[in-house]
Amino acid sequence: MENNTIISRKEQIIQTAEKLFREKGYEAASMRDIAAELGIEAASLYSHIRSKDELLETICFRMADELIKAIDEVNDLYFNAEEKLRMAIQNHVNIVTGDLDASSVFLREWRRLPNPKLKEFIALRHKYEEGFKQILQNGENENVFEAPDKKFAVLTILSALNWIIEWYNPKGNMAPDEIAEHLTEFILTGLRVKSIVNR
Amino acid sequence: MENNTIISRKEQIIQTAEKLFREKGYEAASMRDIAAELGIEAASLYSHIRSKDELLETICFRMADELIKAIDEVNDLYFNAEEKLRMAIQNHVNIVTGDLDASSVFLREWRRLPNPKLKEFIALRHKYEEGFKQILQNGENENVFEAPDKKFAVLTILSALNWIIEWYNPKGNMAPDEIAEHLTEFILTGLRVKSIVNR
DNA sequence: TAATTTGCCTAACGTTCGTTAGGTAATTTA
DNA sequence: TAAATTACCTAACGAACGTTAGGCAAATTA
Repeated sequence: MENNTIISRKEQIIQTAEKLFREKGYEAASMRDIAAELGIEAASLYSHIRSKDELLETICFRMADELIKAIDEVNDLYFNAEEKLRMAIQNHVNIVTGDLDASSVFLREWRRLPNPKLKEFIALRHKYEEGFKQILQNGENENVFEAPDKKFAVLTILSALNWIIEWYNPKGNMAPDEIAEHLTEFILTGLRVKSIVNR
Repeated sequence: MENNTIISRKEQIIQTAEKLFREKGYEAASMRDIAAELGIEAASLYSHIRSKDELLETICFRMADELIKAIDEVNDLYFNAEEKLRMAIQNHVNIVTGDLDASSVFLREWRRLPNPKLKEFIALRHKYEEGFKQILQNGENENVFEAPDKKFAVLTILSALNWIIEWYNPKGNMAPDEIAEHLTEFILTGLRVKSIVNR
């Protein structure tokens, strides 16, 4: 069940960076650490990449692009708002659990991006949030969702989705699909007992 | 409307550290940065504190203690589970919005604590989570809450509460009380339109 | 008023950092 | 097979880091 795809040295470096940036944080993980993990000298990394910043950039923007592509697809493919939300959550959970290292860097370390890339990154995040906002608006139009403050609702939903990296264990007893389902259920109906008509 | 309390130099240093650790991150904010903010030399800081680590420790454990004290109080004072949850959320939001710098360090930078303090810190966090778990259990016993996986529910709730630091603006148009109310409502009932009996 | 403490200073320490320069084998291309 | 490229190396750079040593004037205490 191995991934036998041959990947370039540059890709190996990026993956190692993902791992170490996640474990130690961007500034605490040194180029020497990354090199050591690959069994080479730090200086040798510069045959493949331009700078440490470039590594962070690549990781953050790659994840952002993947997420945006997913939300755009959902908004294109489905009509029903509830179905859209369900799929958007499913995609997000799959992407995040599918690459915990990259996701953790994307969610925690993006702050260390130097401008102007930082601004560009924040714009992409807003674009992603906008995709969710649109789904909530659809739901309101269809009269299936109630969210007085859409921006607030989106941030709250995303917080729950993003917190996954803090507790998800690939070897644990909760599969990504299950997580997505649980989260969707929670986001749609909340804690209160359902058999009682609310209020 | 100023706070005229005289605070010690050590306290000034801690507050400056909170601000800079939040803005730049723990490793990127140097002792020289902190000193410069106070108009003194880096070496002078060591008349008041032992190390940079000590600063992080103080900030993280102070917040942890405050939160745990609050949840314990809630679990002692109130009987009704829904009321407990409401108050726990209210307290959390008040504490976090009341000191954004310290909260951000507490939530983001705790990872850089050196062992054994790191383990101690994680234990405190679990204790806090346990306080929320108890409320959900109460709610289940009272037959007002439905949460098949309590651990999961607690983490999801806390994620929403903790994400506040990412978007809250003290000068914005949402007061802490309002935020707490919105969050409580969302956590209790979710997105789905309430007038329709579920299912 | 004499003695002590406080809060800062300058100078420097040893270490680590990202990165560059220049070289050298092994591999690939012409 | 000759030329070019690739992927690494050693050595070193300047800068920044946390922290220590030792000193000195002002404030506090005895």
